[in-house]
Amino acid sequence: MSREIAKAYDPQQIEPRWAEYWVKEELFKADPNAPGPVFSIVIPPPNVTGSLHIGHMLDHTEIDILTRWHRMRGYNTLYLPGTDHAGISTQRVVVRKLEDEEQIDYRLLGRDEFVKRVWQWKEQSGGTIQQQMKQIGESCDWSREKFTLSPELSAVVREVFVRLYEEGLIYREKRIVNWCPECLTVLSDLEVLHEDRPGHLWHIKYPVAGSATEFLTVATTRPETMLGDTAVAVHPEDERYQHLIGKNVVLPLMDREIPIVGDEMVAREFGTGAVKITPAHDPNDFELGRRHNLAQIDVMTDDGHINMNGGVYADLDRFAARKKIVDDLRALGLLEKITDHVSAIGLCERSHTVVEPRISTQWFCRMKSLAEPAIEAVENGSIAIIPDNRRTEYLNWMRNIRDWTLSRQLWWGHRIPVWYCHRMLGGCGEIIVSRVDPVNCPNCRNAKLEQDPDVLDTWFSSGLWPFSTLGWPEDTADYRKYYPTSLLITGYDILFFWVARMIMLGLHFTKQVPFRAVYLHSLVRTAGGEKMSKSKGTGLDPVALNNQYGTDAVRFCLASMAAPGTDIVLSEDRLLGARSFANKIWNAARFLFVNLEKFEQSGVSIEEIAAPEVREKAPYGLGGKIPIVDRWFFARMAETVETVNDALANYRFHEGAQAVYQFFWGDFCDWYIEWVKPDLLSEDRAKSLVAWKNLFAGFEGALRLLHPFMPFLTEELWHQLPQKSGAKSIALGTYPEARAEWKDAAALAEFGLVQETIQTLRTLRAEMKLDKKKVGAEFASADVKVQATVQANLDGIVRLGLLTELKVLDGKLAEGGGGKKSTAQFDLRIPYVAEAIDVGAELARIRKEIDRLTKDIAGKEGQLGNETFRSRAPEKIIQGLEATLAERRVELRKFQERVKELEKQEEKEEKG
RNA sequence: GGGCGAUUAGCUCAGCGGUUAGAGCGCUCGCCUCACACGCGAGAGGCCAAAGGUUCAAAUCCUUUAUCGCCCACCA
Repeated sequence: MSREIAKAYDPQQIEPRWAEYWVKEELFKADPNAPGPVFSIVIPPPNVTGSLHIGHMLDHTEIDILTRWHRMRGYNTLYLPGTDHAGISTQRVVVRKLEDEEQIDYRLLGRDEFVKRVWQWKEQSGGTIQQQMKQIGESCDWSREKFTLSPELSAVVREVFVRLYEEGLIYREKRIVNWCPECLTVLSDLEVLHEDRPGHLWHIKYPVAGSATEFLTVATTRPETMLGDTAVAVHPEDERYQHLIGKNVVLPLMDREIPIVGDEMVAREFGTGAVKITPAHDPNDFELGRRHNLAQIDVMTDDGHINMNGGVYADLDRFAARKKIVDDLRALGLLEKITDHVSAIGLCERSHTVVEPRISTQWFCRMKSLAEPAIEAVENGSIAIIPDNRRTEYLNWMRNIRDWTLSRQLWWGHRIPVWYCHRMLGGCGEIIVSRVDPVNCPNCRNAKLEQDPDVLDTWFSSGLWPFSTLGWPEDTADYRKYYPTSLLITGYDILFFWVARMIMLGLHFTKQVPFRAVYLHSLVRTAGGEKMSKSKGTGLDPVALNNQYGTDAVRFCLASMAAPGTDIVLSEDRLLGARSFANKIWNAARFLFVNLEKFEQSGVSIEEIAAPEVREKAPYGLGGKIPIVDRWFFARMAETVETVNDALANYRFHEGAQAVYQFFWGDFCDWYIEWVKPDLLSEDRAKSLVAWKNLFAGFEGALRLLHPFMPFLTEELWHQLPQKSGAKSIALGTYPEARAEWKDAAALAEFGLVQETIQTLRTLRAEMKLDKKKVGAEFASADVKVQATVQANLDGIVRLGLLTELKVLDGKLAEGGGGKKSTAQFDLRIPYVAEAIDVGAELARIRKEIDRLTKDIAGKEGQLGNETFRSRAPEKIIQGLEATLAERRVELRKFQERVKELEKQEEKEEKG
């Protein structure tokens, strides 16, 4: 049989094939009736109209690693994919598209037509995410794919809205909200970014009514809002202004008399101690206005211009108005001064437009009572939030939670299920909140009902995601089996937007936690440390990266850098390193297959190697004796499995990645393959058969170990293994276990000694500049066990140390020249070409070593001589230290002897 | 104004009480060894930001400081 394996690793050749295969074969379709413990995870739904960015790639890599890992360990696994309609983002995209491509103002298009256009756009580009996810081979169940704005999930949204309304948690109220004049909608507090910007404090003189000379000077950062002033406030105990309380001032430019009120809200030390009050444009002023029964004058239009209430300033853009007002005040002599002032300015998360605080009637959700159980669940550990500092962040935010602005003045989203029976339409004023569209008013039978024009915040439907996608409120099989979900993995940037709300809504409606744990991963940043952003052009396109380096390499790279708690700065170096690793795996496989063909050509049936039980019985022995290298290798496998399992169980992806990297490259390629090479083609058939069996069992295990990290490559190679032909997927195989019979401390120590011997020889060779020349060498040790181990592995040591022969001596090396090296356990000498040694360089090197050792020994002696240390430190530490000290002393002695020898040699050379 | 994180080899980062502080890349030297030059072998390179403290023992815990970054916050 012949296996096809290309000379160079080319991910493009293999990835698309398996990506398609996995989807077509529905390999990852979940079955609620299947056995095994449950591992379920829902995707953080990406925005439907977008494309994957590198942050998603990280998200999905971590999710997929854990999903594949659990699946291979026998879990009943569900990874549920889907997308979010992303109200404001998507609407913005389509609005812009209409402007750019068709020069149409969406408002002129009308609601129905616009929404139709968005759906069209969604159909057209909405498949991008799914396409990309399939392309990068995520092991999700496509038959369960969901969309937040589908009829199915929209019904859940209505159900939840109506229930919350009926419970009195949703209400409609007029208050100060964050308004984005660019997106033309209200925003929740979370959607407003704060940025410190240098600005000014304008000091404006308001003439006191009835006095020609007296002024009350106010200080403001937003002079244009004075058009809507309805009072000036001072602190009631402020001696400077006490006498003015109850009087009026004349509002400049508007010539309106407004009262001076006393209110404790005013901070006497800030500004002038007198505050202009604009109840329609500032939250504090709004509150104060209510206390003092002040009128609310909104002076702004939706798109940030001054409205009719602004008199002559009407129609001016808000910033133009500011400038003109300041100029006019200056002209009137009412501008006392301008001082510099840095203020935190609110910006729209989406458009980065300056947000306008503005009075408006909106739907809100009361959060306090929802937050309480959500705090409790995290405090008592029902939901684990990892890393720990995010847990604290969550709790702090939850404890200070404020009501959630639910309504949005958008057209793309879940329309609020509220109808008004307007009096002006002959109705009774009834408000109808309903799961189904009402045909007429239940109160007065009026059929001319008007539905609330607004839609819900996108995060409202996202907040239901873990249970809405599983069929709630129906008691479906999926819901019963997979809810609560096992885990949520997402970026910490949406902890409040999404995670917190899922916890609150989940607990409220399902009476269960939506997930048992939340792992918040780092963000991928640009080289400059900034958050990547597509609009700034600093984003990385994962698809381009995957094409360039291979999906497996990108996945591996991300995983290897994903240490909890710190952000990731992706570098080309690391990506190249990961690609090299993939190439290394590929070539290790090539080695196996190419040589296996040679083996087959020698007339041997590979049935034995291919037998399915090979894996279970490895490592095989020869005449009942397992070769040391195989014992060692499988012991390393067991160690690696334990490290990886432990790492993944604790979301330490980088540790898992590092462990498999080291195991495959260092242990498997550098040592194991190199060591068994001659055995594979040995004339001794029994010997070669054992070597082949162990090699294939080892490689097959390594592939399964690697599979969650690098699914494509491992799938491809696994199918080419002789013992695996015909099987469906490595992904459905089992994950390697750290089998008890593999653990072998003696083998680790023995082969470790062999490795150290070879490495010492190689170092010596390099120092002697022997290049490729084969030479004889001597090995000496006082320990008979050490001697025996080296003797038993002589062939390998001679081969990998590029020797002609190695003499194993009891005790010390014989007198004589040449290059020498010692460790605590043994001495090595290469007698050949003694003159090639750079005596000076070696002396310098050794003196440095002696220096270091002397200090080290002194330190240890000091510590061991310390009575407090001896009485307090654990026994293990003391014994370890003593053993190390003994070793160091031996090393030091050997170095000192060597120095004497070299000094003699140096003298001789100088004389000669 | 609060809170959090970072500061470790030339670069990017691990390690977070215990025995000569690690990796990848880069660098130096030697190798195209019949799987791989996306490679093999050998090396150089670090008073773990600074100062105090706790401890038998500190890169690791505590305090303060400095620099950088992030999040939260209705003082006009």
